[in-house]
Amino acid sequence: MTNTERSPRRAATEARILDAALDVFADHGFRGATLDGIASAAGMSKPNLLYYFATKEEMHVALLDGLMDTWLDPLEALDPTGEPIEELRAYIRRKLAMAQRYPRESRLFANEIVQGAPRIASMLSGRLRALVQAKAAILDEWIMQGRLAPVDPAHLIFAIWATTQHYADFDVQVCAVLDSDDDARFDTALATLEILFIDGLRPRG
Amino acid sequence: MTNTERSPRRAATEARILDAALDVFADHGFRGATLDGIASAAGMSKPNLLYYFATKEEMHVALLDGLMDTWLDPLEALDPTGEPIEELRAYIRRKLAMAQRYPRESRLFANEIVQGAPRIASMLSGRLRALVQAKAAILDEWIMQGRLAPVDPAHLIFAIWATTQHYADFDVQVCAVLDSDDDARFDTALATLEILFIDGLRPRG
DNA sequence: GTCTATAAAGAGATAGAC
DNA sequence: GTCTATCTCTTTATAGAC
Repeated sequence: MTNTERSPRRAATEARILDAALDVFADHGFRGATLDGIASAAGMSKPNLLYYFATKEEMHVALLDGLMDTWLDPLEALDPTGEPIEELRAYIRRKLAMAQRYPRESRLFANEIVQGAPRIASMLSGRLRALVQAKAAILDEWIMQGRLAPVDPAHLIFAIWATTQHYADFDVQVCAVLDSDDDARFDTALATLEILFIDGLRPRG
Repeated sequence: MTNTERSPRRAATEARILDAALDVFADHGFRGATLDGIASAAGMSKPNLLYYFATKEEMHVALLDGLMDTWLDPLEALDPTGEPIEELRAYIRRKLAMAQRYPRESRLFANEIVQGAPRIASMLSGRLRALVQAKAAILDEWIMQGRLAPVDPAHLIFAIWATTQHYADFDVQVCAVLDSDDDARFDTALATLEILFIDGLRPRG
Protein backbone atom coordinates (compact mmCIF):
# COMPACT_ATOMS: atom_id res chain seq x y z
CA MET A 1 0.00 0.00 0.00
CA THR A 2 3.01 2.33 0.25
CA ASN A 3 2.85 4.26 -3.01
CA THR A 4 5.90 6.44 -2.40
CA GLU A 5 7.14 8.13 -5.53
CA ARG A 6 5.86 5.80 -8.18
CA SER A 7 7.22 7.94 -10.98
CA PRO A 8 9.77 10.75 -10.97
CA ARG A 9 7.10 12.92 -12.59
CA ARG A 10 4.76 12.40 -9.70
CA ALA A 11 7.48 12.88 -7.11
CA ALA A 12 8.42 16.23 -8.61
CA THR A 13 4.85 17.48 -8.55
CA GLU A 14 4.39 16.31 -4.99
CA ALA A 15 7.55 18.15 -4.00
CA ARG A 16 6.31 21.32 -5.67
CA ILE A 17 3.04 21.07 -3.78
CA LEU A 18 4.70 20.42 -0.45
CA ASP A 19 7.00 23.37 -0.91
CA ALA A 20 4.02 25.62 -1.56
CA ALA A 21 2.13 24.08 1.35
CA LEU A 22 5.09 24.72 3.64
CA ASP A 23 5.01 28.40 2.69
CA VAL A 24 1.35 28.70 3.47
CA PHE A 25 1.18 26.53 6.61
CA ALA A 26 4.19 28.33 8.10
CA ASP A 27 2.62 31.73 7.50
CA HIS A 28 -0.93 30.97 8.58
CA GLY A 29 -1.04 27.77 10.60
CA PHE A 30 -3.11 24.74 9.66
CA ARG A 31 -6.50 26.34 10.08
CA GLY A 32 -5.47 29.65 8.52
CA ALA A 33 -3.99 27.97 5.45
CA THR A 34 -6.36 27.62 2.50
CA LEU A 35 -6.28 25.26 -0.45
CA ASP A 36 -6.70 28.31 -2.64
CA GLY A 37 -3.52 29.77 -1.20
CA ILE A 38 -1.55 26.55 -1.58
CA ALA A 39 -2.82 25.96 -5.12
CA SER A 40 -1.92 29.49 -6.09
CA ALA A 41 1.57 29.18 -4.57
CA ALA A 42 2.07 25.86 -6.34
CA GLY A 43 0.81 27.26 -9.65
CA MET A 44 -1.98 24.77 -10.14
CA SER A 45 -5.69 24.40 -9.61
CA LYS A 46 -7.29 23.34 -6.35
CA PRO A 47 -8.70 20.04 -7.65
CA ASN A 48 -5.34 19.19 -9.11
CA LEU A 49 -3.81 19.67 -5.68
CA LEU A 50 -6.34 17.22 -4.34
CA TYR A 51 -5.41 14.73 -7.00
CA TYR A 52 -2.04 14.37 -5.27
CA PHE A 53 -3.12 14.81 -1.67
CA ALA A 54 -6.71 13.84 -0.94
CA THR A 55 -7.14 16.32 1.90
CA LYS A 56 -5.54 19.40 3.40
CA GLU A 57 -4.66 17.39 6.48
CA GLU A 58 -2.84 14.83 4.34
CA MET A 59 -0.54 17.56 3.04
CA HIS A 60 0.10 18.74 6.56
CA VAL A 61 0.92 15.27 7.82
CA ALA A 62 3.17 14.60 4.83
CA LEU A 63 5.11 17.77 5.65
CA LEU A 64 5.46 17.06 9.36
CA ASP A 65 6.48 13.45 8.80
CA GLY A 66 8.89 14.28 6.03
CA LEU A 67 10.63 17.02 7.99
CA MET A 68 10.90 15.30 11.34
CA ASP A 69 14.20 13.57 10.58
CA THR A 70 15.85 16.77 9.43
CA TRP A 71 14.47 18.61 12.41
CA LEU A 72 15.89 16.22 14.96
CA ASP A 73 19.24 15.69 13.20
CA PRO A 74 21.19 18.26 15.25
CA LEU A 75 20.28 16.57 18.51
CA GLU A 76 20.78 13.06 17.12
CA ALA A 77 24.32 14.10 16.27
CA LEU A 78 25.23 14.86 19.88
CA ASP A 79 28.18 12.56 20.41
CA PRO A 80 28.60 10.78 23.77
CA THR A 81 32.30 10.27 23.08
CA GLY A 82 32.99 13.95 22.45
CA GLU A 83 34.13 16.68 24.82
CA PRO A 84 30.98 17.96 26.62
CA ILE A 85 31.40 21.73 26.27
CA GLU A 86 32.45 21.46 22.64
CA GLU A 87 29.63 19.03 21.86
CA LEU A 88 27.10 21.49 23.25
CA ARG A 89 28.70 24.41 21.47
CA ALA A 90 28.48 22.47 18.22
CA TYR A 91 24.88 21.49 18.94
CA ILE A 92 23.91 25.13 19.47
CA ARG A 93 25.65 26.03 16.24
CA ARG A 94 23.86 23.30 14.26
CA LYS A 95 20.49 24.18 15.76
CA LEU A 96 20.87 27.89 15.06
CA ALA A 97 21.96 27.11 11.51
CA MET A 98 18.74 25.10 11.13
CA ALA A 99 16.69 28.09 12.26
CA GLN A 100 18.46 30.29 9.74
CA ARG A 101 18.26 27.84 6.88
CA TYR A 102 14.83 26.34 7.54
CA PRO A 103 12.72 29.09 9.13
CA ARG A 104 9.53 27.84 7.46
CA GLU A 105 10.00 24.39 8.92
CA SER A 106 10.55 25.88 12.35
CA ARG A 107 7.37 27.94 12.12
CA LEU A 108 5.42 24.96 10.82
CA PHE A 109 6.26 23.08 14.01
CA ALA A 110 5.81 26.17 16.18
CA ASN A 111 2.30 26.75 14.85
CA GLU A 112 1.42 23.15 15.51
CA ILE A 113 2.82 22.97 19.03
CA VAL A 114 1.59 26.36 20.28
CA GLN A 115 -1.91 25.27 19.35
CA GLY A 116 -1.65 22.06 21.31
CA ALA A 117 -0.02 19.80 18.71
CA PRO A 118 -3.32 18.14 17.69
CA ARG A 119 -1.70 16.33 14.79
CA ILE A 120 1.69 15.32 16.25
CA ALA A 121 0.89 14.53 19.88
CA SER A 122 1.89 10.89 19.46
CA MET A 123 5.20 11.85 17.87
CA LEU A 124 5.98 14.18 20.79
CA SER A 125 5.35 11.57 23.45
CA GLY A 126 6.93 8.84 21.35
CA ARG A 127 9.95 9.57 19.24
CA LEU A 128 10.74 13.04 20.57
CA ARG A 129 10.45 12.01 24.19
CA ALA A 130 12.66 8.98 23.64
CA LEU A 131 15.32 11.05 21.88
CA VAL A 132 15.42 13.69 24.61
CA GLN A 133 15.65 11.09 27.32
CA ALA A 134 18.45 9.28 25.52
CA LYS A 135 20.45 12.46 25.09
CA ALA A 136 19.63 13.62 28.61
CA ALA A 137 21.23 10.43 29.87
CA ILE A 138 24.43 11.39 28.08
CA LEU A 139 24.38 14.84 29.65
CA ASP A 140 23.74 13.33 33.07
CA GLU A 141 26.75 11.10 32.61
CA TRP A 142 28.90 14.13 31.77
CA ILE A 143 27.62 15.94 34.85
CA MET A 144 28.41 12.96 37.08
CA GLN A 145 31.91 12.96 35.66
CA GLY A 146 32.24 16.62 36.59
CA ARG A 147 32.70 17.64 32.96
CA LEU A 148 29.52 19.75 32.83
CA ALA A 149 27.82 22.06 35.31
CA PRO A 150 24.98 20.32 37.18
CA VAL A 151 21.93 21.48 35.24
CA ASP A 152 18.76 19.56 34.48
CA PRO A 153 19.58 18.01 31.09
CA ALA A 154 16.07 18.09 29.60
CA HIS A 155 15.65 21.74 30.53
CA LEU A 156 19.04 22.50 29.02
CA ILE A 157 17.83 20.99 25.77
CA PHE A 158 14.63 23.04 26.00
CA ALA A 159 16.69 26.20 26.50
CA ILE A 160 18.74 25.46 23.39
CA TRP A 161 15.60 24.76 21.36
CA ALA A 162 13.91 27.90 22.63
CA THR A 163 16.77 30.30 22.02
CA THR A 164 17.69 29.03 18.57
CA GLN A 165 14.18 28.52 17.18
CA HIS A 166 13.28 31.97 18.48
CA TYR A 167 15.23 33.47 15.57
CA ALA A 168 12.96 31.67 13.10
CA ASP A 169 9.64 31.66 14.96
CA PHE A 170 9.78 35.22 16.29
CA ASP A 171 11.71 36.62 13.34
CA VAL A 172 9.34 39.55 12.76
CA GLN A 173 9.73 40.60 16.38
CA VAL A 174 13.51 40.28 16.31
CA CYS A 175 13.67 42.27 13.09
CA ALA A 176 11.32 44.93 14.47
CA VAL A 177 13.74 45.50 17.34
CA LEU A 178 17.02 45.21 15.42
CA ASP A 179 18.26 46.82 12.22
CA SER A 180 20.92 44.26 11.32
CA ASP A 181 20.75 42.21 8.14
CA ASP A 182 20.24 38.46 8.20
CA ASP A 183 23.88 37.37 8.35
CA ALA A 184 24.87 39.89 11.01
CA ARG A 185 21.83 39.00 13.10
CA PHE A 186 22.63 35.31 13.16
CA ASP A 187 26.33 35.91 13.74
CA THR A 188 25.58 38.04 16.78
CA ALA A 189 22.98 35.55 17.95
CA LEU A 190 25.52 32.73 17.82
CA ALA A 191 28.17 34.71 19.65
CA THR A 192 25.67 35.67 22.35
CA LEU A 193 24.37 32.14 22.82
CA GLU A 194 27.87 30.72 23.05
CA ILE A 195 28.81 33.20 25.79
CA LEU A 196 25.52 32.67 27.62
CA PHE A 197 25.42 28.91 27.58
CA ILE A 198 29.11 28.24 27.96
CA ASP A 199 30.31 31.03 30.23
CA GLY A 200 27.27 32.70 31.76
CA LEU A 201 26.70 36.37 32.51
CA ARG A 202 29.04 36.80 35.47
CA PRO A 203 31.88 39.12 34.47
CA ARG A 204 35.17 37.30 34.04
CA GLY A 205 37.96 39.52 35.19
CA MET B 1 -15.34 58.69 21.08
CA THR B 2 -13.66 56.65 23.80
CA ASN B 3 -16.52 54.64 25.22
CA THR B 4 -14.52 52.69 27.75
CA GLU B 5 -16.62 51.04 30.41
CA ARG B 6 -19.71 53.14 30.36
CA SER B 7 -21.46 51.06 32.98
CA PRO B 8 -20.12 48.44 35.40
CA ARG B 9 -22.64 46.03 33.91
CA ARG B 10 -21.19 46.48 30.46
CA ALA B 11 -17.61 46.28 31.70
CA ALA B 12 -18.32 42.97 33.40
CA THR B 13 -19.83 41.45 30.27
CA GLU B 14 -16.94 42.70 28.15
CA ALA B 15 -14.51 41.14 30.61
CA ARG B 16 -16.36 37.84 30.44
CA ILE B 17 -16.21 37.88 26.65
CA LEU B 18 -12.53 38.77 26.55
CA ASP B 19 -11.70 35.97 28.96
CA ALA B 20 -13.51 33.49 26.72
CA ALA B 21 -11.89 34.98 23.64
CA LEU B 22 -8.46 34.62 25.24
CA ASP B 23 -9.12 30.92 25.79
CA VAL B 24 -10.08 30.39 22.18
CA PHE B 25 -7.51 32.65 20.49
CA ALA B 26 -4.69 31.12 22.56
CA ASP B 27 -5.75 27.59 21.60
CA HIS B 28 -6.48 28.13 17.93
CA GLY B 29 -4.91 31.39 16.75
CA PHE B 30 -6.87 34.23 15.19
CA ARG B 31 -7.96 32.38 12.10
CA GLY B 32 -8.68 29.14 13.89
CA ALA B 33 -10.83 30.82 16.51
CA THR B 34 -14.56 30.89 15.74
CA LEU B 35 -17.27 33.16 17.09
CA ASP B 36 -19.20 29.99 17.89
CA GLY B 37 -16.37 28.83 20.11
CA ILE B 38 -16.02 32.16 21.87
CA ALA B 39 -19.78 32.54 22.33
CA SER B 40 -20.00 29.05 23.76
CA ALA B 41 -17.09 29.68 26.15
CA ALA B 42 -18.63 32.97 27.24
CA GLY B 43 -22.05 31.38 27.72
CA MET B 44 -23.93 33.64 25.34
CA SER B 45 -25.19 33.75 21.79
CA LYS B 46 -23.08 34.77 18.84
CA PRO B 47 -25.08 37.90 17.97
CA ASN B 48 -24.89 39.00 21.60
CA LEU B 49 -21.11 38.73 21.38
CA LEU B 50 -21.22 41.02 18.38
CA TYR B 51 -23.32 43.48 20.30
CA TYR B 52 -20.26 44.13 22.49
CA PHE B 53 -17.53 43.74 19.89
CA ALA B 54 -18.58 44.48 16.33
CA THR B 55 -16.10 42.04 14.76
CA LYS B 56 -13.84 39.16 15.67
CA GLU B 57 -10.84 41.35 14.92
CA GLU B 58 -12.07 43.96 17.41
CA MET B 59 -11.99 41.34 20.18
CA HIS B 60 -8.50 40.32 19.20
CA VAL B 61 -7.22 43.89 19.17
CA ALA B 62 -8.88 44.62 22.52
CA LEU B 63 -7.08 41.63 24.02
CA LEU B 64 -3.67 42.46 22.58
CA ASP B 65 -3.91 46.12 23.59
CA GLY B 66 -5.22 45.36 27.05
CA LEU B 67 -2.53 42.80 27.81
CA MET B 68 0.49 44.65 26.45
CA ASP B 69 1.20 46.56 29.68
CA THR B 70 1.13 43.43 31.79
CA TRP B 71 3.24 41.61 29.27
CA LEU B 72 6.04 44.18 29.27
CA ASP B 73 5.98 44.84 33.02
CA PRO B 74 8.83 42.45 33.91
CA LEU B 75 11.24 44.20 31.54
CA GLU B 76 10.01 47.68 32.51
CA ALA B 77 10.92 46.82 36.08
CA LEU B 78 14.60 46.25 35.25
CA ASP B 79 16.29 48.75 37.57
CA PRO B 80 19.37 50.65 36.33
CA THR B 81 20.42 51.37 39.91
CA GLY B 82 20.38 47.71 40.94
CA GLU B 83 23.16 45.14 40.96
CA PRO B 84 23.40 43.73 37.38
CA ILE B 85 23.48 40.00 38.06
CA GLU B 86 20.75 40.19 40.65
CA GLU B 87 18.62 42.40 38.41
CA LEU B 88 18.85 39.86 35.60
CA ARG B 89 18.17 36.98 37.96
CA ALA B 90 15.06 38.79 39.20
CA TYR B 91 14.00 39.58 35.63
CA ILE B 92 14.25 35.92 34.64
CA ARG B 93 12.22 35.01 37.71
CA ARG B 94 9.49 37.56 36.91
CA LYS B 95 9.33 36.52 33.28
CA LEU B 96 9.10 32.82 34.07
CA ALA B 97 6.40 33.55 36.64
CA MET B 98 4.47 35.34 33.89
CA ALA B 99 4.71 32.28 31.67
CA GLN B 100 3.42 30.09 34.48
CA ARG B 101 0.64 32.44 35.53
CA TYR B 102 -0.43 33.74 32.12
CA PRO B 103 0.17 30.94 29.62
CA ARG B 104 -2.86 31.92 27.54
CA GLU B 105 -1.54 35.45 27.14
CA SER B 106 1.85 34.10 26.10
CA ARG B 107 0.31 31.86 23.48
CA LEU B 108 -1.91 34.66 22.22
CA PHE B 109 1.19 36.70 21.43
CA ALA B 110 3.09 33.66 20.15
CA ASN B 111 0.36 32.80 17.67
CA GLU B 112 0.30 36.37 16.43
CA ILE B 113 4.06 36.78 16.04
CA VAL B 114 4.80 33.37 14.52
CA GLN B 115 2.30 34.20 11.80
CA GLY B 116 3.97 37.50 10.99
CA ALA B 117 2.26 39.74 13.55
CA PRO B 118 -0.24 41.17 11.03
CA ARG B 119 -2.18 42.96 13.74
CA ILE B 120 0.59 44.23 16.02
CA ALA B 121 3.41 45.11 13.63
CA SER B 122 3.28 48.79 14.57
CA MET B 123 3.47 47.98 18.28
CA LEU B 124 6.53 45.82 17.71
CA SER B 125 8.46 48.48 15.81
CA GLY B 126 7.16 51.21 18.11
CA ARG B 127 6.72 50.59 21.77
CA LEU B 128 8.47 47.22 21.99
CA ARG B 129 11.50 48.37 20.03
CA ALA B 130 11.82 51.51 22.15
CA LEU B 131 11.61 49.53 25.39
CA VAL B 132 14.22 46.99 24.33
CA GLN B 133 16.60 49.71 23.19
CA ALA B 134 16.17 51.62 26.44
CA LYS B 135 16.90 48.55 28.55
CA ALA B 136 19.71 47.47 26.23
CA ALA B 137 21.38 50.81 26.97
CA ILE B 138 21.30 49.97 30.67
CA LEU B 139 22.88 46.56 30.02
CA ASP B 140 25.54 48.18 27.82
CA GLU B 141 26.39 50.56 30.63
CA TRP B 142 26.78 47.62 33.02
CA ILE B 143 29.04 45.87 30.54
CA MET B 144 31.21 48.96 30.11
CA GLN B 145 31.55 49.11 33.88
CA GLY B 146 32.74 45.51 33.88
CA ARG B 147 29.79 44.39 35.98
CA LEU B 148 28.35 42.09 33.30
CA ALA B 149 29.90 39.76 30.72
CA PRO B 150 30.16 41.40 27.29
CA VAL B 151 27.10 39.99 25.51
CA ASP B 152 24.88 41.69 22.97
CA PRO B 153 22.16 43.16 25.20
CA ALA B 154 19.23 42.84 22.78
CA HIS B 155 20.07 39.20 22.11
CA LEU B 156 20.34 38.59 25.84
CA ILE B 157 16.81 39.92 26.22
CA PHE B 158 15.67 37.68 23.34
CA ALA B 159 17.24 34.67 25.05
CA ILE B 160 15.37 35.43 28.27
CA TRP B 161 12.11 35.86 26.38
CA ALA B 162 12.63 32.67 24.41
CA THR B 163 13.54 30.42 27.33
CA THR B 164 10.80 31.63 29.68
CA GLN B 165 7.95 31.87 27.19
CA HIS B 166 8.90 28.42 25.91
CA TYR B 167 7.30 26.95 29.04
CA ALA B 168 3.97 28.52 28.09
CA ASP B 169 4.09 28.39 24.30
CA PHE B 170 5.55 24.89 23.94
CA ASP B 171 3.91 23.51 27.05
CA VAL B 172 2.49 20.42 25.33
CA GLN B 173 5.93 19.50 24.04
CA VAL B 174 7.58 20.06 27.42
CA CYS B 175 4.91 17.97 29.11
CA ALA B 176 5.23 15.23 26.49
CA VAL B 177 8.92 14.90 27.35
CA LEU B 178 8.69 15.34 31.12
CA ASP B 179 6.51 13.68 33.76
CA SER B 180 6.77 16.36 36.45
CA ASP B 181 3.72 18.29 37.68
CA ASP B 182 3.33 22.00 37.05
CA ASP B 183 5.07 23.30 40.17
CA ALA B 184 8.01 20.94 39.92
CA ARG B 185 8.43 21.71 36.24
CA PHE B 186 8.64 25.46 36.78
CA ASP B 187 10.88 25.08 39.82
CA THR B 188 13.37 23.03 37.84
CA ALA B 189 13.07 25.41 34.90
CA LEU B 190 13.94 28.36 37.11
CA ALA B 191 16.89 26.60 38.69
CA THR B 192 18.20 25.59 35.27
CA LEU B 193 17.83 29.06 33.76
CA GLU B 194 19.56 30.69 36.72
CA ILE B 195 22.55 28.38 36.38
CA LEU B 196 22.65 28.76 32.60
CA PHE B 197 22.33 32.51 32.40
CA ILE B 198 24.32 33.40 35.47
CA ASP B 199 27.05 30.78 35.59
CA GLY B 200 27.12 28.98 32.24
CA LEU B 201 27.76 25.32 31.56
CA ARG B 202 31.46 25.11 32.30
CA PRO B 203 31.99 22.95 35.36
CA ARG B 204 32.94 24.97 38.42
CA GLY B 205 35.17 23.78 41.22
C1' DG C 1 -29.40 43.38 26.03
C1' DT C 2 -30.45 39.02 24.37
C1' DC C 3 -32.23 35.93 21.37
C1' DT C 4 -33.73 33.08 16.69
C1' DA C 5 -33.43 33.14 11.99
C1' DT C 6 -30.91 34.14 8.04
C1' DA C 7 -28.06 36.40 4.62
C1' DA C 8 -23.52 36.30 2.41
C1' DA C 9 -19.04 34.88 1.87
C1' DG C 10 -15.32 31.51 2.45
C1' DA C 11 -13.31 27.22 1.90
C1' DG C 12 -12.87 21.93 1.61
C1' DA C 13 -13.96 18.60 -1.43
C1' DT C 14 -16.34 16.23 -5.67
C1' DA C 15 -18.20 15.56 -10.64
C1' DG C 16 -17.09 15.12 -14.91
C1' DA C 17 -15.17 17.05 -19.34
C1' DC C 18 -10.83 17.21 -21.79
C1' DG D 1 -3.13 14.78 -15.03
C1' DT D 2 -5.41 18.95 -15.27
C1' DC D 3 -9.10 21.81 -15.56
C1' DT D 4 -14.05 24.38 -14.85
C1' DA D 5 -18.10 24.15 -12.49
C1' DT D 6 -20.39 23.05 -8.45
C1' DC D 7 -21.89 21.01 -4.04
C1' DT D 8 -21.86 21.42 0.85
C1' DC D 9 -20.63 22.89 5.09
C1' DT D 10 -18.67 26.37 8.04
C1' DT D 11 -18.37 30.85 9.62
C1' DT D 12 -18.82 35.89 9.88
C1' DA D 13 -22.08 39.12 10.32
C1' DT D 14 -26.93 41.23 10.04
C1' DA D 15 -32.17 41.62 10.61
C1' DG D 16 -35.53 42.02 13.52
C1' DA D 17 -38.53 40.10 17.35
C1' DC D 18 -38.80 40.16 22.39
